[in-house]
Amino acid sequence: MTVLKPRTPPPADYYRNNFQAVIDFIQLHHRCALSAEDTRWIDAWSRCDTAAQRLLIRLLMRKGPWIRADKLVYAEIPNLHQAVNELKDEGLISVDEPAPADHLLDLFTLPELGASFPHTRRRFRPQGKAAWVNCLLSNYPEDVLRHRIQDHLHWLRVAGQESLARMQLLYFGSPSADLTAFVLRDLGMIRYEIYPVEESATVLVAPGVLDRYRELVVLEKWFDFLPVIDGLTKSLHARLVKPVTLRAAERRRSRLLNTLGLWHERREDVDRALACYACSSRHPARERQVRLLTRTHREFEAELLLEAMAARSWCVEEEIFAERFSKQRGLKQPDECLIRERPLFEPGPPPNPGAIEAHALAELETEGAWGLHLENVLPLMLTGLAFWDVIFGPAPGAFTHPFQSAPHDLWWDDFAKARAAPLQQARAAFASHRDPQSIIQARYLEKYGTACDLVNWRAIDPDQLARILKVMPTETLKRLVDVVIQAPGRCRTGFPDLFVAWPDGTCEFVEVKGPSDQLQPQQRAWLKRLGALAIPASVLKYRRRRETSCAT
DNA sequence: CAGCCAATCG
DNA sequence: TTCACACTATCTA
DNA sequence: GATAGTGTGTCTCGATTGGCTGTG
Ligand SMILES: [Mn+2]
Ligand SMILES: [Mn+2]
Repeated sequence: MTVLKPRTPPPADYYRNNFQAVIDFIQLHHRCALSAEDTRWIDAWSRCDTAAQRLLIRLLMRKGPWIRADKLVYAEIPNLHQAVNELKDEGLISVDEPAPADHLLDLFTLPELGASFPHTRRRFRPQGKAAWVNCLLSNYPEDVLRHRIQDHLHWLRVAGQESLARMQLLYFGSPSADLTAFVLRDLGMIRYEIYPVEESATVLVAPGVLDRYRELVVLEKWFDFLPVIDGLTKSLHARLVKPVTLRAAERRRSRLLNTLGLWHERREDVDRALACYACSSRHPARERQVRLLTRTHREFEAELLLEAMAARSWCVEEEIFAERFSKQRGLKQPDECLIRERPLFEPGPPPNPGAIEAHALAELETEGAWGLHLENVLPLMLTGLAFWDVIFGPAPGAFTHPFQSAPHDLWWDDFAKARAAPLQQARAAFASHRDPQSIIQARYLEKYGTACDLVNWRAIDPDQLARILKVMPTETLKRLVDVVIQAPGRCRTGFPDLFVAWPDGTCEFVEVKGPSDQLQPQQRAWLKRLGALAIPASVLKYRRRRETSCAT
């Protein structure tokens, strides 16, 4: 594997080879997902010689698509002109292709504009770049402007940005990952776990799925224009109604449907909102439907949905909502755990995030406790370290490329089912281990820094972890990680703010609430879960008080 | 000239 | 970039 | 207390550069 140093040139073919590896992988596993245009593009790439390929990948890594021809400075390309011509002959770039004039004008610097358009400068004296572009656009027809621009600079357009985006989506399985993953790994900025990549893995199956996924990624941008483009909701809805088989794409589709539904709600268009939510497979679609149906006196339909939510919930928020909404509405709902109240005297902590938790911690510390404000970080890290080998162990479709910080299905509901046997074994082993703290401790030191979605290394340092493990009862540790590993996606959020250890050897988890804050559904779910596990958990609620006396 | 931001690179 | 969490405003019981 | 709407921090990999903008 290549080792890179920051600011020192990589091997001449480094970027090219990275890209070639992606292409090779896709041709091996995803040939049928590619469009005819993708295939043509890859064929053209393959026909180019190394120097041209080096240039093309450099251009593709830039933002583009319009690039100044005089801004190509690449040491690894010996004959730039030859490379440009070769790419041009293959149709992989174009030179001076008619482009929107405003994009081309953006390629000029301010002084260059003054020098290139002296007449405009003298006559209109435009101030600032935006004024310059406006001024030129309103005084010249676009093709005239383009000819004038061409007298002063030449520009390239890279073809294949869309194909590259599609290939990256196929390779990484997520729209945010790109070729910089190679660079970050080779620089040592991110250390990835070593795991076997499934050879026959197919992330995307049907040929149309990739196109659909890409469409959904691109579609998101249009939501910004909802207030200004008339009839946009209709075309967005039309592109969102049909479900997708690929889970990541389906998740995205449903998220967009929920956004669109909310937009309709705010415009009081209940029917359209309901139509959006009905197509969505993601929270809070069913909650919104229940609320809207109830509000419009369709209690029967609402009741059906509530039953479905209670029977097969999508997430814990749904569980809690179904539970609390069904009961006598308007009445005070039962609490999940002990709630302690404390006075908060003026002026109190500042409204900064984390201030109220720090205040609570300070109070508890004066009473002899030791604690940390860690929230979800703690149970997730403990679980990640306790079951590291299962998490990075084989499972169908879990690992498809070497840049993963978790199996693809870590947060999906069938995580446990997909690796049932090894998980059962690991759970039994951990549950019966005489000294499970030592496993966690050793794993922390062994894997420190290795990318893992469950483990935020910076949040807990070795000394803090050692102290946590020392004061946390073994049974608490065992029960905690056992419940998380069986459904990581349902345990990801809502864990109480504080881990608190008392001198008598007991410990508890404390959710701190300021005067204007209340429990969220996920937090209720965790408190309930902790209660069921007989792990001490409570809410510490601060109430504002005027008096300067009276401490409980 | 300071401050900021987007682009670029390894 | 999303997401998780908190804060604020307004209403009701 | 319930509900809705809004804000913020935290991830982003970090450093360098060139260019724009506003202030003096
Ligand atoms: Mn919190
Ligand atoms: Mn809290």
